[in-house]
Amino acid sequence: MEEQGPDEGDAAGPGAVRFEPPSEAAARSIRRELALWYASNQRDLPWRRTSDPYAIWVSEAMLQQTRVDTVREYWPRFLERFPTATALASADEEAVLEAWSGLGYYRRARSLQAAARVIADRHGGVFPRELGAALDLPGVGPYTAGAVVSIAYDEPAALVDGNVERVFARLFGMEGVRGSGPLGRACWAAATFFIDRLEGAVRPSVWNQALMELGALICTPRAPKCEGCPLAGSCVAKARGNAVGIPRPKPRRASTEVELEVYVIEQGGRWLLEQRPDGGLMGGMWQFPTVEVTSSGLFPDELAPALGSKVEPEHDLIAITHGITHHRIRARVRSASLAGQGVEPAAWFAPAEAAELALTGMARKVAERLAPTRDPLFDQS
DNA sequence: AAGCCGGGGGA
DNA sequence: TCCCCAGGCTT
Repeated sequence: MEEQGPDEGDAAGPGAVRFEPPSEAAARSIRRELALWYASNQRDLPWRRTSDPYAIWVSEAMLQQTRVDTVREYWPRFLERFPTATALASADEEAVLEAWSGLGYYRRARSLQAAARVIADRHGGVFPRELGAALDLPGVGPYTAGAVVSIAYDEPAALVDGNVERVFARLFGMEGVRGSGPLGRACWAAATFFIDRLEGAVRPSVWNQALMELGALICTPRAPKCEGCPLAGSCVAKARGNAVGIPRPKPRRASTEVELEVYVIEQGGRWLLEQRPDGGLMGGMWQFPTVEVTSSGLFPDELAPALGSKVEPEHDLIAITHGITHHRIRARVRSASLAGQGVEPAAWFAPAEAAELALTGMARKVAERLAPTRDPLFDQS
């Protein structure tokens, strides 16, 4: 447990990206204070009211890089539609994507269904209780495997997400960049240390969720509420007065400016929408015909299928800004008419029908601005 | 190890 | 505006 080669992080003292196990007394105090705090401060989240491993797994898949408040709206609808792993396994992919539309990271939805098929075929329709078997499922990595196995089955499986990383980094004064390998490994060591030493009164399910809850409610990234923290007395970062500076923020990536023209082609109250090619960015999702505007002209690129070039623009409707990952998109939305043939893959949809599709985020924004409806899909905010 | 994948909310 | 969110996969 103590083997630390004389390499990089070796500047021992404060500043090392390394987990130094606390004394047994300190660890006991941390366990007790956190569990006590969680018992009376946890949020009433819908997925905490079920013990169904499938339902818990769905919540974890949705929560990957996605806020609790967003998932709150999607999770019950998804489960109503696909109530079991077996039901999800046999559903149309299109229907799964539609239920996911707006959550982003659409590979999660495809992986979820692929994993459901494995579960139906090889695990009797029940999410595996074994960590290794869980890790073999597509879309299930170290975090999600630990989360489902510990939360649904109360197995002593460790777990580190962005919250837990922040909590441990501050608690033990570990330097390192957010999300980096060295800090991640140190936090996994810390998580494993604690999960292996829980006492009977603290179940793995409670411990792991308490860690994440502390990160979400108290040990927040920008303005941690240290005065309300049950672990303040043990926290190295608080003692040093630099909780906010830990962990070090990830160096920010340059974002690319993208300018698009989005064409609204309407006939008989229907919009012409095109489907993005499979495999690429937002593959299989529907959008208004789109072209990218560059210094050398208008042309479809990987952000847009081919239909846009067969369009005759008419007049401007609205302007939309949209951010996806590291793209900063400004879109000029114009009415247009169809100038050519060969519109595959595209089809006409009434606004209410469009609301039933797996639309891109940009397309949802445009549709919402052009034809506000009472449809639930557009009533979310 | 670094890049890629959506979208949104809080500061 | 920028950062980060109950991450995982590919190169």
